[in-house]
Amino acid sequence: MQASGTSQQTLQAIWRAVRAIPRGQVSTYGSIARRAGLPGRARLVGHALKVAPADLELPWHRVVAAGGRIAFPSTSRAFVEQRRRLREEGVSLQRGRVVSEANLSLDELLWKRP
DNA sequence: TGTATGACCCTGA
DNA sequence: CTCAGGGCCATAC
Repeated sequence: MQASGTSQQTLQAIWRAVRAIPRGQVSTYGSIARRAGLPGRARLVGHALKVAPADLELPWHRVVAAGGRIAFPSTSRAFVEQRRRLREEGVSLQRGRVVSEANLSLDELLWKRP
């Protein structure tokens, strides 16, 4: 087997960070990237989630874009599904956006721009 | 090998 | 709020 572009190690670091988001809380792509030791690589987080094996059962719905926005088009199935799952965990949303700042995970607040 | 695309982010106008 | 522009870079074609 040949290690393709993104090493499994890198992908796993991202998956680990996503798995660490507590229920009822959300984090952002950028924040996850930093937590995984990959600052500035938010895009890779999106990719890692896309290719994540389903059996990992990652809480992908807890990952939103900057500002609490859901990253999918509001008309997509994924959008609806993510919104449903978040509400089910008690996260309030409005116009595709997580409402309360308090709902952003703690590390997101701590890592706020230096 | 080069170009296009994308589950992103940030700053500035 | 929108838009443009720069950064990031793995994949797909």
